[in-house]
Amino acid sequence: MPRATIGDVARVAGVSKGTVSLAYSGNRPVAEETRRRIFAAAEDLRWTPSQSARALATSRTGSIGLVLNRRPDVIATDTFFSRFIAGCEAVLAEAGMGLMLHVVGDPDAEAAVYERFAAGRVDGVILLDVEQDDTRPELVRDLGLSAVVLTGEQPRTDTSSDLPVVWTDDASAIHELVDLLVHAGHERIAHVAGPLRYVHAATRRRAFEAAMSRHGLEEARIVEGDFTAASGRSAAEQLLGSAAPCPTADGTAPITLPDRPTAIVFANDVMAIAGLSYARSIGLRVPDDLSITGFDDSELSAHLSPGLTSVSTGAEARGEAAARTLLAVLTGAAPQCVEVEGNRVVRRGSLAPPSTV
Amino acid sequence: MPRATIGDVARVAGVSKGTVSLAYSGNRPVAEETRRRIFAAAEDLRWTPSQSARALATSRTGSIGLVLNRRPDVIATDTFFSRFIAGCEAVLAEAGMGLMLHVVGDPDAEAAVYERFAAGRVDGVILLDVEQDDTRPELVRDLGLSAVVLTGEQPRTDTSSDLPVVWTDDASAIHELVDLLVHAGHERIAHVAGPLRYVHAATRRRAFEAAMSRHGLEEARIVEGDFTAASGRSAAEQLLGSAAPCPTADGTAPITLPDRPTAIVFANDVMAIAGLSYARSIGLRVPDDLSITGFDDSELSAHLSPGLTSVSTGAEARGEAAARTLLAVLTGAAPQCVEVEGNRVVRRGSLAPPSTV
DNA sequence: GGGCGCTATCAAACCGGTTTGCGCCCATGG
DNA sequence: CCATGGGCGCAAACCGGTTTGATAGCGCCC
Repeated sequence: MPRATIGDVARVAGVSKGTVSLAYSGNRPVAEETRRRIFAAAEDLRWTPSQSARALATSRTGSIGLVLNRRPDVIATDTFFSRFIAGCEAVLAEAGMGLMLHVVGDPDAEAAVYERFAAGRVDGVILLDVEQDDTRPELVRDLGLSAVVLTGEQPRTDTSSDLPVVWTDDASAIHELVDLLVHAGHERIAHVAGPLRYVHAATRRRAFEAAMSRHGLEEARIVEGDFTAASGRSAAEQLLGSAAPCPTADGTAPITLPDRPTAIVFANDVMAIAGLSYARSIGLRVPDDLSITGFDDSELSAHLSPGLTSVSTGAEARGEAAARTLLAVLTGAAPQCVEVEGNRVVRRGSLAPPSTV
Repeated sequence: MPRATIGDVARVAGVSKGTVSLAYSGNRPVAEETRRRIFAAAEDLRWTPSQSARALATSRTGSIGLVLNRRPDVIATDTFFSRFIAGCEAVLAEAGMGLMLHVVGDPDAEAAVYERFAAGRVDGVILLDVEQDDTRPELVRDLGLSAVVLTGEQPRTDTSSDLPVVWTDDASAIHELVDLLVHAGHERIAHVAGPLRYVHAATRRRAFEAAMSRHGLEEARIVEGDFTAASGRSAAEQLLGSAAPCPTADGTAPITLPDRPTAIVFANDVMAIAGLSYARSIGLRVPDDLSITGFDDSELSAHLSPGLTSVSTGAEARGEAAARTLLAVLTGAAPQCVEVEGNRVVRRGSLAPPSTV
């Protein structure tokens, strides 16, 4: 038996289609007695309005779109996305909206997805991983899609794009990490950044350099990673050398190379964990010989030994804020920039004063 | 300027709406010359058919639904989901379909999502994490949704549900792991399972017991975890005791308790990594004093030291297979059960013969 | 009692596609 | 020369809702 339609409900309740619609939307008053009859009929027939029909009539699809343009294994290991999506979902579900997700492999594919989104599939989109000279804001504007952008710094007011922005202050978190390290006595601190084409990665990198020079430490060593464990490990290899001059088989500390960093600030937890593991494998003790920090504060980081010092980014909160902002725009509110105060440094055992050799 | 409609295209091309539609669908032949005019007009107007209108007319929404009923932090750390979704997406995108994702917190919320799915939002759904006496197959059938189920064992033919199933042979992978451990000389092997309400977790647990008894090792110790790092750590605590009787500060091996397991088979990588970390923190050497295996083979596992022995589950392949099967059902094919041969044991340094004390 | 305003409802148009019965036109064959 | 048939395209119905101008019914007041 096919699904009941609004016509069936109207017939059973003895009213017209229009009245049923009004009873549900409340756009015009309906007599209490009539409303009861309609609801009863709808319940009897197990009727729920068809989203397809409603979408056509209202030209609102009732869902928003999200495109993830990263390699699947990065999405899988980086814990940001899942938590961000969960945050979005919590808000969207409350509003009766759906989330349409696409995972793509390259920018062209991503553009194609927005084209399809604009053809009556979603009402708006959330833009993640903004790059330098990103063409997507322009694209979605041309397509008539509402959008909200996620960034890691306060948007400049002179920016050409007038899209609403949800941002966190990533730079401060980096400053805090560097401060912690410097106060603990570190001087040779290295940074393993994310792909620098991402604005947020570049922001953190700049923040790292600024923090270092603020402490009079100019010789900041920076390696660009790509958020994978593999790149975290190879970055560590570059920074630490391929083997300790003197393995710790006998329990003594390895000789400290003059230019070997005593601390590394990684751009995410996965790279940090892989880097930590590598450091140990060449005989370095963490944190005695090398302090390590991550970024994202994945659930795993708290349960390592030593625990990984990281930055809790409030991914859920950012997802919620992004969804909320987008919903507001969809209901006609003016675009706004909202800050999410989600970043919080979590200090754990992986950060300690350097051992004095 | 609002989006062009099929009527605009028809007018510009000098034909009727119907002919435009036919030219695109190919459901009836259209003269070559006419077709060219239509396509040219469509291109001029940058017209793309509205999915909303098409959905109403064809009663096909062009998207499928996926509900994740797990805690956000578990989804975030467990790498299965992202890779599974990426696999789905690859197939769906090719077919011009979308994926509607929902993350929910409890079974009631999940049921509500399926109700909404059935109201013209998706054409079919993929069911993950099947539980004992799961009510979802029945629910989606009642709602008239097409569905495909993902499992970790061959479906019994006497099962009441006639839904198509995409399955992998998880039990064999567990048998292989246990075989590896036994051949390496282990006898006291423990298992940290996933939540046993999940059919796949129960399957693996049974497989573990069967493998042990096949080797004449009856005293299988099993702890139930919940896939989080926290539970992996506390499971390790239960199995290994809270501290090594003799710390390795002087480099000697800790005294082996008579009943301490020499190997632990974890149900996923995150728990394994947390467990490994705990073991080390109480002075046990991995793999010398304790061998450890995981499940899922996350990208991180390959880049630890020692590398984590795990089971590569072919999550992408399973996603692809699930999407493909669902698409087939949607186009009218008979429900089928397909096996995905994705499980492959990846041996790394965390598995070795027990040290003879 | 007639005019007025208000409320509750109806009927019809509309959203933008798909589907199908029908008719036109031209070529072909008897 | 006329009947037949096939290739093309048109017009209209339809999908299941929403929206709105019109109307019926009612009470109220002057």
